[in-house]
Amino acid sequence: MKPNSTSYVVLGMLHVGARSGYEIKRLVAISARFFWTLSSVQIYPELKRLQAAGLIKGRDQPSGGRRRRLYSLTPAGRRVLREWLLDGSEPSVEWRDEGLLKLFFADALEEGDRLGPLQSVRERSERLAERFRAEIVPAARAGAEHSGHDYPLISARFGLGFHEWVAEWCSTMEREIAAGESAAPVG
Amino acid sequence: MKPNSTSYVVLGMLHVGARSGYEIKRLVAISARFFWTLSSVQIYPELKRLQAAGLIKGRDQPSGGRRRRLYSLTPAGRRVLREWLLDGSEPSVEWRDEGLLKLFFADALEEGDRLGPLQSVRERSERLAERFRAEIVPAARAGAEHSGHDYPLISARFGLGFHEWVAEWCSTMEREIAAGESAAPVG
DNA sequence: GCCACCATGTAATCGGTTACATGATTAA
DNA sequence: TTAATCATGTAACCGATTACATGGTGGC
Repeated sequence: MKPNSTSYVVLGMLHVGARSGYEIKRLVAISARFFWTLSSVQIYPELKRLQAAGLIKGRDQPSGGRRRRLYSLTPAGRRVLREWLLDGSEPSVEWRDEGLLKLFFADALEEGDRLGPLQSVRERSERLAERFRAEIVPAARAGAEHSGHDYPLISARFGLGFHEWVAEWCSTMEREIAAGESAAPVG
Repeated sequence: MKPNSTSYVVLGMLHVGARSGYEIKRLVAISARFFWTLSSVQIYPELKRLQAAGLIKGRDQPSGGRRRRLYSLTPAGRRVLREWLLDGSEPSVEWRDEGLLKLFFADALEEGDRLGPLQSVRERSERLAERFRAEIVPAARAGAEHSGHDYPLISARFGLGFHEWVAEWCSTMEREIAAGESAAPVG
């Protein structure tokens, strides 16, 4: 079995405290969604593959009449996770952002509309920064306190800082453009 | 024909000055790669679909014995591009970043290795910021001067600023963690 | 003569999403 | 009793990548 990124997300989330497929899905959705996504359709088969490869072990543990299967890392799984974390290979990035795409093409608009894409990128980041402040960072801080894991919180702070930076950058650029611009760009 | 994101990238790149599939591929690769990717396998069939829908028109124009097909936007294509740029719908974002994923899971490493993911995120952004400074921003500036389009340059400045911000943020965080941390996070 | 670049494609595969199915538990 | 949440899945599809094919041009 050749692990892919999905495998590592699942191993990592089990390390961070998730136990079932459902909890993995939930954790990804609330804490890693801004730099990774995963749907349940990927998670459950992946759990089976990882178990077959001996990287995790699962046991059925229904809660009430509700079926449930809890997994935990094996020593081999923990080793594979660490090796991946340390491997020197260039980490993959895929960033597909329709907002930035619209910004790139904004020249196609008439003068009065041209600031629209920039504003909508700013507004989106303002909304997201607010969500980080209100939900994601506090949740990560609570998690850090009760689990001793620092890096999910650090990632959440990264997300907050990133969106604050974007909103700020867009504001500055809106002012610069409104100020008559088209003259001297960049520094 | 129902246009998707790929359609708009193609329309937009034709607006920005690309004429052939090859030039679209090249433009995306050099100037939009940090927030969008596209391979030739997607481009050529898309050009045919857009032509069938009347949004672009193409003519064969071989250069020497080398076959080539040049496209340009029709009025309908220009209109569809503008409508998309103005539509109020939430722009899609997909950010999948193995570097940030490793940062998120860094607690799984032993103490001595734990800063690795953070450093590698910083180093990657340092390298990319350098590429923006040396190649991408200057190319965008040259393009802006000769075409009158401002927003590809603005996007490039966004990319530069973003990677500078990431590198700076990581440095700060590395210092904070090295300084004994684990105490009081965030502000 | 070889390599880099221009230029367009086919075939096979894969990773991921959408839509849907099923059924139990808990709180309003 | 209804909705939200817990919990796990199947089937169909689609967008995108990988690998490869083909062939011309221009510079070293």
